[in-house]
Amino acid sequence: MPESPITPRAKDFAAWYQDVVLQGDMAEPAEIVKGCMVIKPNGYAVWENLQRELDARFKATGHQNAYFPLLIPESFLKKEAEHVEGFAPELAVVTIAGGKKLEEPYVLRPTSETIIGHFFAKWIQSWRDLPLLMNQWANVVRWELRTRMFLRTTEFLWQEGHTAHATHAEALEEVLRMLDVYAEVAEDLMAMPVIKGVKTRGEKFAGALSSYSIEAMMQNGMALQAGTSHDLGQNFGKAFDVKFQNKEGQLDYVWQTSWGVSTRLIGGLIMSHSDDKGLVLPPKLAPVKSVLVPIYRKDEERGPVLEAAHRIAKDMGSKVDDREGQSPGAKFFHWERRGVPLVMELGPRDLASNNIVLKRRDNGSKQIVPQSEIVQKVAESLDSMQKDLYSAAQQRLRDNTVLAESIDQVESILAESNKFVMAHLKDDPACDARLKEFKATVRNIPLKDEFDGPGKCIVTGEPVSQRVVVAKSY
RNA sequence: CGGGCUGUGGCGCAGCCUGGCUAGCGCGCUUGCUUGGGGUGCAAGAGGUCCCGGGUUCAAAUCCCGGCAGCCCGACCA
Repeated sequence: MPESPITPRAKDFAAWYQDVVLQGDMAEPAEIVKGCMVIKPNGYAVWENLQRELDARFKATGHQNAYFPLLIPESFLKKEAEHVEGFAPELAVVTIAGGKKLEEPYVLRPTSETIIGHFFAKWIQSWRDLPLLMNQWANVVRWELRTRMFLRTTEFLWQEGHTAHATHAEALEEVLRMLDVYAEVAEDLMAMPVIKGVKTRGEKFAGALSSYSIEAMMQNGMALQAGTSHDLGQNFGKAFDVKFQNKEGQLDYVWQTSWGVSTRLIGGLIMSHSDDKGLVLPPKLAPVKSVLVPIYRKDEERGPVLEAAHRIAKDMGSKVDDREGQSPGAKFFHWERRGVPLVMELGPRDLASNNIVLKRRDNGSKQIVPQSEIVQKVAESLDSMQKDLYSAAQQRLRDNTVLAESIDQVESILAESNKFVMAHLKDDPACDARLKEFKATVRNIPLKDEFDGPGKCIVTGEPVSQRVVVAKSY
């Protein structure tokens, strides 16, 4: 029997993941080697689904995919002062190649603003070349001091959009459009509610005018930054000399944006829904949506059961687990651990009554359905499970969001348990630093203020327009 | 880089303090029979530089010295 499970709330993700999700076989979506992640087929299948859904939305909003080099000349990084300063500590640098010390080292891309800026400068001359809307699916390398499965690994897969526009207004529109795409994918597909907002000046992307993020709450109440969208202003345009001639015939620097989500989303997905029995995957992203387990005792039952199982499964594209030598119980646990949303059981009893048993992964409910209705019932169940997962997550977010009126109150709330604490706070690095004293951060300043509007900053006492999200984060 | 801990079949661990039988257990794996509506049971089997180097000793997984690696907690961060 599986040993005493722990809950995601009780321990941190890594420990829970280790004890519950990893069971020493292919149920595990990934493993770590020297801070880098190996994504196994089970995990990668989820990534592929996310990739497909995101990519379709990027295309629908006019973006094209392209690919830029992994190795970036070190000098490129240095062109934007704030950017290099922000990334310098986490760069991996290639200094020797072909057995010789290089004249100029290469940097393994931590992100591609610089090399893309370099090419944008070559490709953009006229306002007719704008907007230039690009996306890249790639791996990036950031030498983090501490790694966590899926959430922070030395190398990770992501998607980075890079666009250039003629005006700031247009660029900002793009920044918010892509933030909406991320929020929609997170909420509708991942069943993971998020808060859209602006990062504080202290937390924004190095080299950006401002950064926007979607923040999700994990089952232990900690925050996870699930996606970012940056208004780069003309910073990179100026650093890389990306100029265009506008309709008035004058030269101007382009306004750029960049935005990205990574394999961290898989971590967020796991931490949002999974339980002590293993993974729980939302139907819309589950690589295998339903499995039919045939049950038979005697040889003469085997044939008819399997035949019926395959016939029924075929109608709805289900998988039949017809592995020999495995008991049905073992099969149930097998699929449960892998997060398959629906498992059906079909045995001699059901054959006689023309029924089939349908079980949901998230709440464990089991119902007996006439075979004639199973196709429809499966579709309905997948649909309601998707909705239920979302509302459960949303309820959790609501239940764990609280107001605070002083810095001491924020501290005492967070000392007690992980919450999203809504407080009035000035966008000032000094205020960020004050929160850091008890390991909290401003997650973002919500775009939609669902609270009481203006108030006084709990650190400086100055008037501010709205509350911000304060939380401990991964 | 600071603090704590751990290195023993594929995975998880016991043994170490107090040196001594053939290095053990659980899971997993292989083969056969059995079983099958929530992890069937039985039997046989494969699989080990006990992290590395040195020292003490008649004898080292165990004690001593020195390395190395990994994990956790902090600082950095998607």
